[in-house]
Amino acid sequence: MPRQIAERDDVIPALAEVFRTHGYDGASLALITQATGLGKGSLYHFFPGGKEEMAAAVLAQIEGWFATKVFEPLRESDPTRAIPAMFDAVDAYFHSGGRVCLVGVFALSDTRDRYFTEVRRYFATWIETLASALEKHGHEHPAARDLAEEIVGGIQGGLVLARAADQPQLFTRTLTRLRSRAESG
Amino acid sequence: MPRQIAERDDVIPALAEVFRTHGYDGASLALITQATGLGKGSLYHFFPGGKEEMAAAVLAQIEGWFATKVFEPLRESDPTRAIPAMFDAVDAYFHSGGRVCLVGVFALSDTRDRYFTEVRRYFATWIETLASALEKHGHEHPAARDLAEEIVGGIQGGLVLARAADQPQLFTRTLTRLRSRAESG
DNA sequence: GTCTATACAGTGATAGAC
DNA sequence: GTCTATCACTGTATAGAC
Repeated sequence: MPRQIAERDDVIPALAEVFRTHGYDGASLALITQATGLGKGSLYHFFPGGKEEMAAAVLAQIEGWFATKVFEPLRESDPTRAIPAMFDAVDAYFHSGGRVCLVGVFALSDTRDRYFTEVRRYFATWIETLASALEKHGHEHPAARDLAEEIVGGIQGGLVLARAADQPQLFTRTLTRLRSRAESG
Repeated sequence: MPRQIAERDDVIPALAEVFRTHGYDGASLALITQATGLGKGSLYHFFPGGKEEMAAAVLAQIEGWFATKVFEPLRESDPTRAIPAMFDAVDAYFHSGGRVCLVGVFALSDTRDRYFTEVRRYFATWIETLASALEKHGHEHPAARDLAEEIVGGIQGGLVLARAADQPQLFTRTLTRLRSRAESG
């Protein structure tokens, strides 16, 4: 049986881009149909729950990406390699400051309440996983958790500043600073 | 002549709260009339430009607050007193992590484009003013600017994390860390 | 599965009485 | 200055043809 031309997962990147750029409320179905190239009929066929289900699917995809590309390597690999690899992955994911964090966008508005479980888990997992890796890398126990919070928070703040000034290199600079701070264990 | 019961400036805090909580697109006139206690007639009397002018007035109010309470003290006072005072003011302003930064919220979505001048200036002024104060306080020239970026970005990131986890103390912890980093000049 | 047509609640905004 | 009534429009969502 021939593979369908459009699968549900194929439209998720376009959906993510719309939610990232316009936020949940700003992401109108008009923008979504335009970005995905699908009519409302097709969209509601894939996502019977409408916009709410679309955003949930995007969050699940993001969680899966970070689980595979960031969290698992941090847990399993040698932290001396895994921690720099995390910064590389993050730099690539956020397009070196040219793209913001959808979970961060959702976190700041009342959209957080609609996806509270997912939003909280995203940051909590990131911080906890990174803290463990930093500890294995030689940082002291309470300080490692604090440093992990500083790094994850610093990444979010760097994205805010980079987009506010429309200067992606502000994010790159932030990453460099945080990277060296993680090294000095 | 008796002072009017409702002045334009009196409704700005309520407006700010709505935009902060729901974002620009999520801040409907229904929410705004509810939060301000004013009908649409009164709102459009004060803000003929509608929502766009309301948000602009809020941004102007915020800019004024920071100019008076943060930027000017940083420029004029002894940095040894002004820098800790900045952290105190920021802690109070953001309700110790219980309130997010409206300019940060706007920066992350396409609302930034509508208020690009104001958004960019807010962070640029903050970073530049803080960098000068840090230099006067003993930090080296290029490092002071870098540290100022780290502090302002760290504050924004701390607000994101605190709201994502619904744990304001995450912001307080961030402030403490940044505070001590500014001291070690 | 994808489209067009449509329902209908909610949007920002305006007009006019008081 | 504040209200109510109302505007034109866009919002999400649904129904049904193909």
